[in-house]
Amino acid sequence: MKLLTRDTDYAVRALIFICKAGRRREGATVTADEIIKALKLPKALLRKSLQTLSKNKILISGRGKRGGFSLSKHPSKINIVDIITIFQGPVNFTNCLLRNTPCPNRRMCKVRKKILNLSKYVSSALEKITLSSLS
Amino acid sequence: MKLLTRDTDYAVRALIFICKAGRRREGATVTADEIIKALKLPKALLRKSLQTLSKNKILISGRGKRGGFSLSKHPSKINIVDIITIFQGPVNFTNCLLRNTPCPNRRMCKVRKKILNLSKYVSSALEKITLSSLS
DNA sequence: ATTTAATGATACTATTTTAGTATCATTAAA
DNA sequence: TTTAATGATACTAAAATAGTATCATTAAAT
Repeated sequence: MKLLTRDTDYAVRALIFICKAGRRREGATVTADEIIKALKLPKALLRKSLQTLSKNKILISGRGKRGGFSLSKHPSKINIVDIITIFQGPVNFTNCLLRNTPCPNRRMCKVRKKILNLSKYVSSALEKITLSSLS
Repeated sequence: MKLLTRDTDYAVRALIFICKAGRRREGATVTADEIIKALKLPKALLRKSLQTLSKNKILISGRGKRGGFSLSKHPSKINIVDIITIFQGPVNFTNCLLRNTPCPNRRMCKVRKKILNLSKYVSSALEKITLSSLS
């Protein structure tokens, strides 16, 4: 059972790398090539993930020579749910037992509720895992 | 984010149906065709799910005329994790942040632990959702 | 100005997983 | 012997995931 798809996974790793670089040198920017080289990830795919992250304001990007990426906010403000949500949609286990048909009975709805609560729990647990705690 | 795939979902619905039939009439068996008709699920696929369930001793099957399926144990002893595990493998979120490379540092392992605990939590929460509570 | 080194946008292919179908063998009651 | 059921298995289709390639745009350095 997969919690993270590849692009999410790559994004998280890249973020950790960028975070560390920022810690070593204030205001540092990191290029896609540097990340690819360091983490040995597939180039085109990682570039896409980075673009997605900057579209979603997790990263700030600079274009042109001397361009690159840096975190848009403090690593303690960036958590895993946000990243998962960007790449895979919201962490939400519902509409599973009740796919095609409307809820067949009242008891079923109890389960729906249980599963909804469960995904809320998972979501908030993942929310507590921030970039700070990862790097 | 999907918790159940189709075959799991169909299996759970079928189990609920069989459970209810058993409650109406002691020792009742239910045929695949009855389930398909009642729940309007794709025939060949549901048959496959039922076969999987009986291979895994969740259902008892009888062949030949008057054959069909019935629960192998009390509905309070059949829970969702078991069904998920049969169709989708164990509920386990790990080996996600650490796909290709070995764990890059100690901090990372903390997260691995967090995620492992999280999936244990999910697993045991799903274990509490039994067929009794569903039907 | 031009070159160079970066990201942005986007379209495409390949692979894997999930979903679904079809067919024939086997069994057991009527 | 027929009929109505499941068992086994091989196959196709669709969707999601993973990965590639290309060209446009930008901005610093020369």
